[in-house]
Amino acid sequence: MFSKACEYGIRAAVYIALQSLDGRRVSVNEIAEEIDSPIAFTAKILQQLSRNNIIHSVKGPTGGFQIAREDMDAVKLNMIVKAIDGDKIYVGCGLGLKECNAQKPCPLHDKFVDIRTDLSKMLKSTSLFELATGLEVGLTYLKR
Amino acid sequence: MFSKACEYGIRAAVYIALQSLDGRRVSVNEIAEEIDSPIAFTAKILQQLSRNNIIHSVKGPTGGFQIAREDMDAVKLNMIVKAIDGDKIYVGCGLGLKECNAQKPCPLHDKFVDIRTDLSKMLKSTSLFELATGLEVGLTYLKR
DNA sequence: CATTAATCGGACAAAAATGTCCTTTATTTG
DNA sequence: CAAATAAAGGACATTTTTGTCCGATTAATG
Ligand code: FES
Ligand code: FES
Repeated sequence: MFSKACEYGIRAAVYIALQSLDGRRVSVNEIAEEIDSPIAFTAKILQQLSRNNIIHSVKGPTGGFQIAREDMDAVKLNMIVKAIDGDKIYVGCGLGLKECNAQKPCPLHDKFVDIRTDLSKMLKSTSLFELATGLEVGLTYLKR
Repeated sequence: MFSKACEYGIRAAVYIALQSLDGRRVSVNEIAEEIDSPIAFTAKILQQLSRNNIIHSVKGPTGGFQIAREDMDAVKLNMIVKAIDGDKIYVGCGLGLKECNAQKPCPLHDKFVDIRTDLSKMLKSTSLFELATGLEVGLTYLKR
């Protein structure tokens, strides 16, 4: 569904949001530890998110990553997915034709578009804040 | 969503079904031509489908691939996906945790499971015959 | 101002997915 | 039986994704 990079990216963003709720700024090392991901690879992904203004980074001692409270509401999952995986899950054909096209649809088009539309709606409507709150009360987990 | 191999596998199976409706047995070369896929790679995928009894292969002159009319109803998409991509789309966690687990869910679990369940139902209920008939009447396409 | 701690960015490495080539095996046909 | 045809299967090549390493840059602190 999502690439590994995107999975790490979402988990990382949720963790940063959670910590930012407590006013804590977090380092790559801490993030990788807490979401159980490869450190250097995670750093690369965080750079992408930072360049796309999805998270905020601060260099130097006491530096790290954080997300402003308002941004946790504004940042929806689809923004993270788009920043990392591009728009292939939104425009791609389920059976691999060049692009999805209702004029010359593949045999699975109608059924595939239904699913994809649901997925897209879900991603567009789910905010980082929403995901972080489940974590906060111990209902959900970012690693096992 | 699906791997390239799986996409080719589904397109190939639909094409074989379509031709089998006319009593024609088709070669790898013809299949690859008609679904616009790499020949040798497609051959590998057809072997997998054949070993999983999803399509039937015949060696030698006049040989090729075919699917019995009954099997076109019996073979659902989920069987092809499972044969090629395994069950990761059925048991995997959307955020990449080891496996999806409602006891210790990731923050996206509930929403992800909804989508995945719809996808799973769709794949389990869609037969090869159904996909082939759309092609037959010129409503859908396997290449562009 | 020197040290230190942190991200940034580029080059590289490893693994997995995708794709190719060639030999073997089975089967039909002359 | 010999020749030709088509799938089967193994080895190899390429590309993409995933992951690592290290020097450069930025900023805080004594
Ligand atoms: S054309 Fe294949 S999903 Fe739309
Ligand atoms: S635990 Fe992540 S999707 Fe179920």
